[in-house]
Amino acid sequence: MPTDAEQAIRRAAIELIARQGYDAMTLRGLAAHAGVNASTLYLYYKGKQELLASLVLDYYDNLRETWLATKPPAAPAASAWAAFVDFHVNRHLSDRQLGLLGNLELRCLGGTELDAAKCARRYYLDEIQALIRQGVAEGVFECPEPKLYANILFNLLTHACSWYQEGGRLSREDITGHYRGLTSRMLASASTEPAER
Amino acid sequence: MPTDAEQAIRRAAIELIARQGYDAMTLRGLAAHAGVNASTLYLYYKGKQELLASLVLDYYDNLRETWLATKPPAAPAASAWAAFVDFHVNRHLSDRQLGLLGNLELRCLGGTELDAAKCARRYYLDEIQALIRQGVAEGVFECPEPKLYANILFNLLTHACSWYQEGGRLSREDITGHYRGLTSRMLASASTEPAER
Amino acid sequence: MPTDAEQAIRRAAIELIARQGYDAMTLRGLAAHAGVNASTLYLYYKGKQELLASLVLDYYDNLRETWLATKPPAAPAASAWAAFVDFHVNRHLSDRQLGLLGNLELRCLGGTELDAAKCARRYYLDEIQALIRQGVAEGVFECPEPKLYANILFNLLTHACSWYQEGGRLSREDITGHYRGLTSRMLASASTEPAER
Amino acid sequence: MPTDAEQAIRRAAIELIARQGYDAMTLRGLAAHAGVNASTLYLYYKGKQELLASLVLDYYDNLRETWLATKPPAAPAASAWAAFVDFHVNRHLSDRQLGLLGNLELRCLGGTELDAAKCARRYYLDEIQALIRQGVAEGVFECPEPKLYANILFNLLTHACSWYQEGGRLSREDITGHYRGLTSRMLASASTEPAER
DNA sequence: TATGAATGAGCATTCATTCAT
DNA sequence: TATGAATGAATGCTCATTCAT
Repeated sequence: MPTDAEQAIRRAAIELIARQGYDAMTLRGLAAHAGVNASTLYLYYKGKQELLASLVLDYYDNLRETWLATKPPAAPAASAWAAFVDFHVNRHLSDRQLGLLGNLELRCLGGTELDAAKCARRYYLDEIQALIRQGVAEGVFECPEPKLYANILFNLLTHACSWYQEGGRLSREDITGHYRGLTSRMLASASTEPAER
Repeated sequence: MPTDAEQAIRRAAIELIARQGYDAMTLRGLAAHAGVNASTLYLYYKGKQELLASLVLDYYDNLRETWLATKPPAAPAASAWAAFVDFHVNRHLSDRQLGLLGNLELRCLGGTELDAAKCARRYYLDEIQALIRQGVAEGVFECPEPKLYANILFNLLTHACSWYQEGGRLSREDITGHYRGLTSRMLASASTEPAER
Repeated sequence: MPTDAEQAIRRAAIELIARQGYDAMTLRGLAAHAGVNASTLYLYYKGKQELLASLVLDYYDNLRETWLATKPPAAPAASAWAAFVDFHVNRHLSDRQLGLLGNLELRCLGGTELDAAKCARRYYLDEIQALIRQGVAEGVFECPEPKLYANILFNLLTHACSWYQEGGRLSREDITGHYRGLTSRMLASASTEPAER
Repeated sequence: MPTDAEQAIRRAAIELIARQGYDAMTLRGLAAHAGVNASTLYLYYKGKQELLASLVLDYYDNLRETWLATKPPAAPAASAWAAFVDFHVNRHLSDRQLGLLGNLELRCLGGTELDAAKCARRYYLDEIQALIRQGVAEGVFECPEPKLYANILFNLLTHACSWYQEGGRLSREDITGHYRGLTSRMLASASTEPAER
């Protein structure tokens, strides 16, 4: 159960990093935004890098854990996929900043922390891959390169973070709907009935 | 016709920015990599920002110009699209670093330079949109949100920069083939004959 | 009678200051070494400076008091001097760290605390001077500048702290013997029988 | 041939380090004292440590080189020793600050730089040892532990840095005279004619 | 066209110290 | 008596930028 100060720091960090990028964020700026003194940051993190590492790791770990808890237990591939798209897109529409941070700032990590983050990312991508393989096994998906497609689809579905604006013309249901259709068509096997539009 | 020094600076900048990000690149490091003195950079650019702005702008401008010169003059939408995917993906596989720079470092720009870059980017996206609209007009594509889809497709096709490794298992033809299939299925109207796999 | 905590703090401080110097010692490091919380230090000392002042003062005060208690009551100068050398050297071989602290860190003090420490030091040097003057009065020492020589001899005899290593080739008796001979020859009047070697 | 700025930096550093100690000297303070900007220091030294290392090394290297150039070529031990005392003491009276720095701040070095400094120091001590051994060989000195005595004598003769004040009661000739007598008596063999007073 | 010396502003980080508990 | 959270001031150091040559 993190303290108030730590929560404030994490939220402020996510916001500032998403807005300006990790390198451009200064710890003084972060502290000011979080309403604490700059040296207070060091009570919670060993340094700037560790803060980023912690945020990135949390992003991927929570993503996977929440999906595992959300995923329908024994659904056919097509509806499992639809559930996944809904989950992933909604989550990223709800916290665009964290999505941007988790995907754009990976390269700012190094050493062990980078390895850990890449590992957590891979675990999540493996879940996507599993959905694809399930669909192939069921004959409803066609996919010659499941690992590559998992990567591509993750990128595609995460992209919403980059352009979505709350209160825009499209509702969140509209958007998840588009992504559901888009990706289902991309995966659908030739013999399948055309997916919903 | 840029001088040798300027060419060296631009190539070195693209490489370093793609590798570490604009903020993490130091001008001293850039100068060393380019084999010139740090002060020499100021003979060609007013500052670090202007250098980035110039590179980003070049990226989008050249992309558009080259596409306009490449695009088949009066092709049906489906084959025009295939030509576009081949063009865009191949170009980005040939210079992944520039692709990364042009897409990830936009946020480091500000003011007029950001506007100019966004404008150049928009012009290119408009070309994509035009291809989509042509397909819709011809009845071979189905697309409720051409502007949004242009953005999504651009992101999808540019993503190759992030994972492609020269000499990997997949040839460049394999890769463009996958992207052609993927995006064609995304766009294909329900009544269309299934696209190639 | 100082508490356990205070004793632990003082011993840890002597060790760390001797090893790294007063300026390089951090209060956090000291607290960790003493097994207490950093804030606890402030229960015993007003600040870092006061801790040092207290240690330095103790060093000189104890030195003088112990010497006064040790010094043979009515001995001829030559044997009084030998007793002093034995006392001073042995004491510094027994606690090299305190000797280093008391002599090297004087300059880190300031104001009243510096004055007090210099005063305590002077009192001890006066004892040395008294021994020299006694020898001169007895005709066994020759010394044109007793105050200066007292200073020089103090430095000479304290120097053992800098190089002595427990368990080395020379025993503590060897070392005090060398210093006894050394200094006796330095002080001996020309007419005196050659001192022991 | 060092630039003006570098000379100013070195002199200012010697003064400040001698006065306050290496750890207590701030680079901002040093820069101000040298009349340059703080970042200018980094044009000449990689960091604070390297500056100290350079000064300490210079101290020992110059000491040895100058002594080798000064030392009378084929003198009997007694007069060679007198020449050495004159050289060493005079040099340290001329630049007390450098002497303090070179002897008190060794412990602030670490790693390779510490090793190099200790090595340079040893070379100088070896010269002292050689003088002692020469005297022993000639029968005019008596010294059971030449290496230890070299160390003790170095410390004794360097100590002048700590107390000498220009314009004091004692002239520099007085002082070197005292040290010459003191150390000669320390070394003189029992059979030798009493040294000058 | 090119550079080396110099700098001012700013960075991440550390530290002695305080205070409510 | 003892502590953990918090801070303000300062530190070593880096960087984009300037300018005389």
